[in-house]
Parts: sequence; C-alpha cells; structure tokens
Amino acid sequence: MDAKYNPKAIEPKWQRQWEEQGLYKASEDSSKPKYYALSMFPYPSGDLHMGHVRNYTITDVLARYRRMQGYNVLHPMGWDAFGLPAENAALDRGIHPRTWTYSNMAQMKKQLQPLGLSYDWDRELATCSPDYYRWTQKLFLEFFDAGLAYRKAAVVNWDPVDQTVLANEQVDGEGRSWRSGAKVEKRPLEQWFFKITDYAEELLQDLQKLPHWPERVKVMQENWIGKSTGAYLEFLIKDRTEKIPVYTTRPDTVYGVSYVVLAPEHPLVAQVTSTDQKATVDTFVQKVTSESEIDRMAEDRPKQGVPTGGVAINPFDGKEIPIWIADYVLFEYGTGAVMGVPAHDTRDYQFATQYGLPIIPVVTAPEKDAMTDAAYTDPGVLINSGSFDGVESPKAKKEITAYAEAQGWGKEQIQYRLRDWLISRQRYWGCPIPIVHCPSCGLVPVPDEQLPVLLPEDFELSGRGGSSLAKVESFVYTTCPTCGGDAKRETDTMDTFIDSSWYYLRFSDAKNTAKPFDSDQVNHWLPVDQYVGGIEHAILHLLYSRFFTKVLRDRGLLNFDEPFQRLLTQGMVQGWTYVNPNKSGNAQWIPSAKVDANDPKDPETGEALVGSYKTMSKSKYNGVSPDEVIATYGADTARMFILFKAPPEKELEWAEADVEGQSRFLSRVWRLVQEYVDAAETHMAPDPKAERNLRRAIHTAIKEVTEDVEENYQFNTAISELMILTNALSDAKALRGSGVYREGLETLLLLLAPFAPHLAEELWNELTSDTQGIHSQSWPMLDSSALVADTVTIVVQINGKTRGTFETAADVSKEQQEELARISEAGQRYLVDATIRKTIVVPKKLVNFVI
RNA sequence: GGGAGUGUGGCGGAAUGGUAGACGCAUCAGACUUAAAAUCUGAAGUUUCGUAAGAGACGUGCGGGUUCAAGUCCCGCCACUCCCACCA
Repeated sequence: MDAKYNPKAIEPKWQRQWEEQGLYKASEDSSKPKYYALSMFPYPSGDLHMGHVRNYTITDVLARYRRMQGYNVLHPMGWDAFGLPAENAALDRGIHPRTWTYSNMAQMKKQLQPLGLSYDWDRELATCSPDYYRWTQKLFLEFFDAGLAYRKAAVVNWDPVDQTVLANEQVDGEGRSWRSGAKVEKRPLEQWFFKITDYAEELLQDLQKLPHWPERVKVMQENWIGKSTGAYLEFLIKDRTEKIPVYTTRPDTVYGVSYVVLAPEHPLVAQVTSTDQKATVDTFVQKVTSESEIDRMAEDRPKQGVPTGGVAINPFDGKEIPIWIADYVLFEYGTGAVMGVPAHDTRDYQFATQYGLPIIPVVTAPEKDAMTDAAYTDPGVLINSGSFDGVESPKAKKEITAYAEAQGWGKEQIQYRLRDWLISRQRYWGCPIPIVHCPSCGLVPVPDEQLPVLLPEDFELSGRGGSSLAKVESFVYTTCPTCGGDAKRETDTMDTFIDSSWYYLRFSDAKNTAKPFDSDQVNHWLPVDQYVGGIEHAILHLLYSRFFTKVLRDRGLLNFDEPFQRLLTQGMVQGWTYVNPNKSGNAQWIPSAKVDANDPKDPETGEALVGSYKTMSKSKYNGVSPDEVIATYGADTARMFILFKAPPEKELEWAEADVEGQSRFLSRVWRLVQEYVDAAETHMAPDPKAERNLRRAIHTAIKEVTEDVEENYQFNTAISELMILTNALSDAKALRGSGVYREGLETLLLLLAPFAPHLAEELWNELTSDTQGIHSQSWPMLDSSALVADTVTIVVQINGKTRGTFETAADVSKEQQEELARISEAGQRYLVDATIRKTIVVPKKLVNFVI
C-alpha cells in the first residue's frame, strides 16, 4: 500500500473496475424494492460546471446509499439536446447543429467520467436522437388525439425585413429586431398550443399530494396557476345589442362602478367607439399595440387610456357610465374588460384620479381606515348599493352574484392565470411536429408507421428565430396520409420543454423500439423517488412534467398521478471573483485565483478591481473548473467538499482552503487504515470500558449518518459525523488489537462509501479479504444497545442558569440524581443559605433548583 | 403590492424547549525538522475582576411575552434574499 493517499492512482482504476463489473446497471430484479434517483439532465453546452457536479454528486450519494440498503436502484443520465444554442453555433461556425451537439455530449461525458458517478449508461438518451424524438412525436399525437393540442392565432414578434418570427429576447428595448434592426411588428400567427388549462385544477389540487416538495416550489406553482373565484357580469351597451362581459373578484362593489374599460385589443372596441372619438381611439390602439410587452408592463408607468365615446349601462341600477380603453387592462386575462371601481381598487383609483372619473364609495371602512387619498380594498359593510345596503362584503358577493345569475346577466366564475402552453417554435433544431396540412382533409396526424418525421439534412439556416424548415422543399411538400393528395408538412418544431417533460419516463424503458415506454416498466420504476435540480426549474419544467404525467395517465399509458415523489432544489455554486469596473461584458470578471487579494489589480491592465460573487453555472469566466479540481485533488475530495461545505439547498461558496481541508480528512482516513494494516497486531490488556466507549462512537455514527442521508439530506452533518468517528478511532489506537477497533474501521469505510467511493473501495480492498467490493456490501446495522452510555453528565442549574455539571452512572434514579445534584460542588456552593422553592429533574440530563 | 425564506464567532455552518457555537476553515502557540512544507498536540465567543488558579456578567437581528429553563414557542418590529406582479 502506498504510504501517501494518491487519488490519481486509485480513482481511474476503480472506475474501470466498476464499469467492467456492471455494478450500476439497474436490473429487473423485483424481489428488491426499487429506488429511482434522478438529477435534472443537462443541456450539452460542452462545459461541465460546478453546479452540475453538485447536482450529480447528491443523487450519486443517494443512489449508492440505497444500493447498500438493498434497493434495486435506477440512476440514469441523458441529454436535453435540442435547443437554440446549437443553431447559433451552426450559424457562427458553419457546422451542423447535430455535430456541435454530439461533440459537446462526448466532451461532457468525458468530463463526467472521472467523477465516479454510478450511472447506468446503458439507458443514456439524447432528446435530439430520432430514437427519442420519434416517441416525442408519438406523444404529441396522443395529445392531438385527446384534443389537447390545437392551433390558434397568437400575437408574435414579426421582423418585416427578415420575414421571420422573433423571440421576445430577440427584440431590443426600442422594439427593433436585434438582427435586421427593423421595427418589429406584432402579428397574429397560427401557433400550436397544449391545453394545459384543462388540467389547471388538478395541477393545483395535487400539490397536496407532494409533502416532500419544498414549500416554496409548491407556492410558486400555486401562484403561477393563480386560481381566483369571482363573478362574470354583463354590462349593457347603450343603443346597441352587444354586451360587455367583465370578470371581477369584487361583485360586492358593483354599485361603485363609474366606468367600464376594455383592453385595446378587445373586438368590441370598434363597435362602441363613437364617430368623433374614432381618430383618438385608433391612434391610441396603434400606439399601445406597437409597444413591446416590456414597456407596457413596466413598473410605475402611469396608466394611459382614452374614452371611446360609447356608453355602458350598469344592469344593477341602470346607471349610464362611459366606456374607456386603457393599457392597464390585459386582453388575455378574464374577459379582457374590467368594471372600474375607483373607490375600492387601487389601479382603478389611480386611473380615475388621473382622468377625473367619479369615485363612488360603496363599502364602509372602519373608522381608522377611513378613505382619504387611496382606495379602500378591504371588506366592509355595503352602502349606496340599493337593496344590498347593510350587507357585509363576503355575504354581498354571494348575494349579488346570485341576483345577477337569476336576472340572466351574470354568474359565479372561477378564473386561472395559467394560460395554454404555446409549444410551436419556428426553428430547425427541435422535434418536428408530426402533422400534415391537407387542403381537403385539414390537419392530418402522421401515421405511426411513418414516424419519426425526420429533420431534413439539406437545409439552410434562415437566421436566428426564423423557420428554416419552411424553406426545405423536400421536407415541406408531401402527400396527405389520408387522401393521398398533395399536402404540406407542418414546419414548426416543438418547444424543447416538451422533450424534457417525459424523459424521466423513457429512462424506465430506454431502448424500447415499439413505443415510448412499456406501461409495466414505467409503472414499476416511477414515480421518481428523488429528483434533484436547480430552483430555476421550479415552475415551467416541473409543471409541464406534472401535466404530461396526468395526460398520459388519462390516455392509459401509466397509472400514477405525480412524476416526482421527492424534490430537492439544490443551491447555486458561487465563486469569489473580481470585477473590473472599466470593462464590460464577461471580460470584466476575473477569477480570484489570478488576483492578489491584498492588492487586487487586473493582471492585464493593472486597473484596480472590486470583489464580487459570480454563479458557477456560467463558469467560463471564473476559474474553478471541475476538471482542474479533480486533477489536483481527486474526485473524492471534490465530492466531499461540495457536500460538506453547505447544506444542499443553500448557496455554496467555492473556497480552495476548504477543499484542502477535505483532502486532509481523506488522507487522515487513509493513514488510519494503513497504520492498522501495517502494524502487527499487538496484544494488550483488555480494556472493556474503552472498548464500550469506542463501540458507542461507532454506532452513534451509524445512527447519525443514516438519519442525515435518509431523512434530511444533511450531507454536511453526515460528513462531520464521519470526522468524529475518525477522530475517535485515531484516539483509540491502543485498542488496535481488539475486534471493536476493526469493526470501527470497517464501519467507517462503509459509511464513507457513498461519499468517497474510490477511497472507500481501495481501503476496503486492503483491509478485508472480501472480493465483491465495498459497494456491494450492506449498509451497517445499528445496534441500539451499543448507544447506551455507562455514565451520563448531569447539568446543575440554579434558577435556570447552568452552575456546574457532574458525572454519574447512567442508571441513576431520579431521586439519586436530585440528591447528587444537591451535594455536587455547584449545589453546595449555591444552596447553603438558600430556600429551595422548586426542583425540576430531567432524568439523566439536568437538575434545576429554583431558589 | 402579494407570497416564500433567511438572520448564530473572523468564515462555512451545528444544536428532539435542557451545558449555544458540534464538525471544519482561517488564526495563534508548542512538538518534529538545519529550515520550510507536511504531520501531530493544544488554545480560542465578548467582557469585568484577579499576578495566577479561578470567579462573575453579557451573548443566536431588535423589542416584548410564555416557561423552572427560549437560538428553538407566541406577539410586534427591522434588515436581507428569492419568486410572482396593472391578473381586475
């Protein structure tokens, strides 16, 4: 055995060995319980960063731990491989997006390999491979068949020069295309949608089935779904037959309506506008619709609007009120029209004061909140409300809604903020939508036997954001699968979030060539027992995946409601870097390793620098790459550091000194075992007390590490327990000849195995004659009887303040304990002249005298 | 504006209502060494009194409360972080 711990010598050796043994292949052994551990699969950017390492290390520890616990573990890895960066790379470098993507995947796999992660690579998948996207298309057709995939016009950013659709991020602050510089137009275009709103209620309700998800993720999803209960009410239009429907959560304030506002895009705008207001209204609509979303939503922006000249009639009191249009009303939400109640709504109040509209209080505020210069938005008692005067708000809501319903001009309505999911993208590097447009048959799904609809090879990229497929004639022109006539293919591709909405299902049956997955397989392995990933996916990815699961359940393809049983959102990895305020962009970030901390200067220009944190997920510019760390310290040290430095859900600051600390700890373990193996077993006089103490330390460690890993993901405290056990063994070298000491070393290695797999394997191999390897061993069993201590420390308190302690036998009775406390040094000192009013005895822990 | 969370030494962080600061980093002292590194041993919240051994006071963002006992439970503040946000 080497005298010195040298990770470079042992890590590659064991990685090869594990690979050859096929140690991490998930089997179909149904005699064992299953455990499915999953990290969110990466986008193959070509650059593995510390955030990835943290993510994958966490699931790896759990996977290894569960294997030792006797579980049949599924721990797969794959690639979220479609997406825009590949297309941009193709534009910039003139290479095929596939070439770029696959070379990145190879690169990242190479970077992952030395980490010693226990993946079942047999199940590797890439969403851009036809073997995978064939089934994405099949699932799309399931949605289509269920009526959950549909087309409708949606307003998009249109570049009139490049003749292409732009993403919101591709439009600059002034509403110009980043590429052509042309003023971007808002155009309604036919787009594909998934009807996620059909599942809004279940997506909301089933959050209750997820007790092991972080509260804040559930709250975010809840807010995103945004359920509210209110009333749908119809206002009449004077001299016309149409009605203006509004949605309100405050039907109790309906007598306070002093105007009605339509969104500028609302179809009724044309009908209600009077001739003399037409020019004003047209100009206003033009102005608002040409503005970017960002401008229109901008904070603190004053609300703008114009009167249409039209007059509405409040059906409750027959009062005539003006119809306005305003930019603060959103066309997409509710009915796209709002009743204006300035007295009881903050936004309406702002608008009304700005344009001199009447403010009519209809809900009384308690004296202290009496309305002065703001809207009163809390509940109260109704006034000025006809026959509803004197009714309290909550009751009035119900009564007024019921009254409207009886009169036929309203009803109760539940409203969600969740919108349908716009899934079509006008891009090349995505999964083609398997639909044919036939002039006579309409939208025709591509039949199963013609799947996959392959991405064409001969294409020309039409610029960022544009549809390249539409220009590939051999792709576009086809025949209708139904009637055989001339037809065109759909040229949109799917949002990449669709690819990632079902990959965790595919892992259960990754090589199936007949269907997306076999139901028995998916029902066996799913739901995922532990899902780990960044908080940035708290809403979209997780919501879409939940939606997919529910739809596929309703299609009979699987039998569970929720895909991810437990969710852990890991914190970011940050690094201390310096900023050069004189530079811009990425050049301003300078890794701390290149800078003298006492005199921070830009190594290139000599300019003074300012310290700052930067997230390691954009790690190109801040120095510490996983490759370097592994090359310097080894994978085990990197893993230990990242788990020990902070609890998993918190941010983690990269610090070289702490990495060295972990390296030191592993070296200590190495020496401990080596010295034991080298030392001739010395016989010594038995020391039962010391042996019992050591055994207690061993089993305390088993208990603590098990609880930390299994229940709370407290890897940081689990590792500190390993350190405590190591220190105890270090201190107990006199016991080397005893069985307890050996038990201690073996237990230490077993407990360490999920965290530092290579070191544990190497030392296990040296220490024991076992040939199966440490990762095939069982997790150590806890012997609770070993935890019982011979003696206990009793705390003596006077009036709740600790005044001393004493040691006594663990089987001390309550009475003895009190008496011992009384005669203890502290007791003697404080109780001499005192009257004891009360004594509290906590058995085996504490005695408190109140004097 | 709405919601969620956090606040403990020089730092990362521990603490089923029961000795606050486990474990580690950094620091200091000692041993080993010609020397350094590595390694090992030890010290250490702040403060007052004391030459010292020691003794006391104060300490978990702030102010109250419950309790024999509060970092932990309750009430009210403050600060910071994150998410959503003209959603009627």
